[in-house]
Amino acid sequence: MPAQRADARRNYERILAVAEEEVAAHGADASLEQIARTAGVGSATVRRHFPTRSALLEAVFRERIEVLAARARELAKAEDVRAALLEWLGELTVYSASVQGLATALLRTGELAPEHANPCVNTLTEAGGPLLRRAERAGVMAPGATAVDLVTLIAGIALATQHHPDPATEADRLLGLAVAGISPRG
Amino acid sequence: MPAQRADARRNYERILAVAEEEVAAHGADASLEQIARTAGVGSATVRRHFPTRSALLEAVFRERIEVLAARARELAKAEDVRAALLEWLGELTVYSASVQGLATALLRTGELAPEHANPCVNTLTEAGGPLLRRAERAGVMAPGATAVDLVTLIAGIALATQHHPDPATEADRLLGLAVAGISPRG
DNA sequence: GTACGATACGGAGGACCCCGCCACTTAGCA
DNA sequence: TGCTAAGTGGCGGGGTCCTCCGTATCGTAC
Repeated sequence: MPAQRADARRNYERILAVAEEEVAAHGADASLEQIARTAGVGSATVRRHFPTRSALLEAVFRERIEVLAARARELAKAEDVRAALLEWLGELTVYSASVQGLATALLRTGELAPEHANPCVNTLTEAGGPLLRRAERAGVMAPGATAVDLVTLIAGIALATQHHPDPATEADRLLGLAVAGISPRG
Repeated sequence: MPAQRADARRNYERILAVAEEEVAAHGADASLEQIARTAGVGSATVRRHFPTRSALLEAVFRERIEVLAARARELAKAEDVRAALLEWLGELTVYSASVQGLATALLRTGELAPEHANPCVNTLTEAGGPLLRRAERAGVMAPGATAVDLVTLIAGIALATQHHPDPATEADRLLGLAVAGISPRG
């Protein structure tokens, strides 16, 4: 007894596939209408499978987020604690800055669902948590910074550099600044 | 021989005044149509005075930007170099985070005019430059960070926190992180 | 005081988008 | 094979942005 009919599932997949291309091309505010058209379904069907734009973005980036989360878990075992932390933050930054719309998706934190926030952010912070705590214990990270803080900061950097000719490089440079500290001595 | 007709100037003022309220209420993507309606002019007139959305935002925030620039010039004379720097960055952050649309305006750097960029950013960076260079010379700021970098970073933080319940506080906290450094020892 | 020309205006219309509704199709069970 | 509910898609309403063009108005020259 499938909770979902076969054709529904098929449409879901089609829409998601098209949405990936469309978002890659036009960023977070790609046209849902256009996605429906390309997928060969009615616009209502898109809305049925993805009630909000955030829901769609979230689904689109799910896999990529998983990759980053897996990377965090892997790096949590690395020998050089600080290097591992920086590596992860760097990858997160480059990813967010180069993939159109990802940063926006990361920040569209449950505006309407105050509770369980954004699953993307959740996945990321849960996976990154241990990595960060380890760094904090080792004294190579500023205390008081949560995973959410870092993800937010990085998403902000990505957003701020998205109109730059070379977003990834620029974002990474700004991250470097924030990592080293703008004015560290205090 | 006025370069501009009196009624045109009047309309300009009206539109700008309405735009200020509208942007304050709805952020950077306030409806131009709505602004025109409230101002009692045709939508074409709005577009005539402000060819692009960026142009309108720029005009809306001009005065506030001036205030921040003046503050930078003032702080450049302060005794405690580092405190002055941090004070300015903090004010810039709180401003950007609390005034709807300001951060967006700051980042909408001349997407179509590659040359003279965004006048807002220009004003800000020119005014902030001396302050930063002084800090750099005094060794209380990371070398290699330009004024544009800092403005970009701060605008990014503001964007990232704009959906937070208390944007200004949150933004300031994140700025603190970036100032102290996420992982300063290197 | 009037007539004229440049300047500025605003509404109409096209293209697009999001959204909700509702009659219709179709998959999957009996 | 037939039935039923899940699933679909198109249509209409409301909104936005943007452009074009006939018209009203300002400022001036007479």
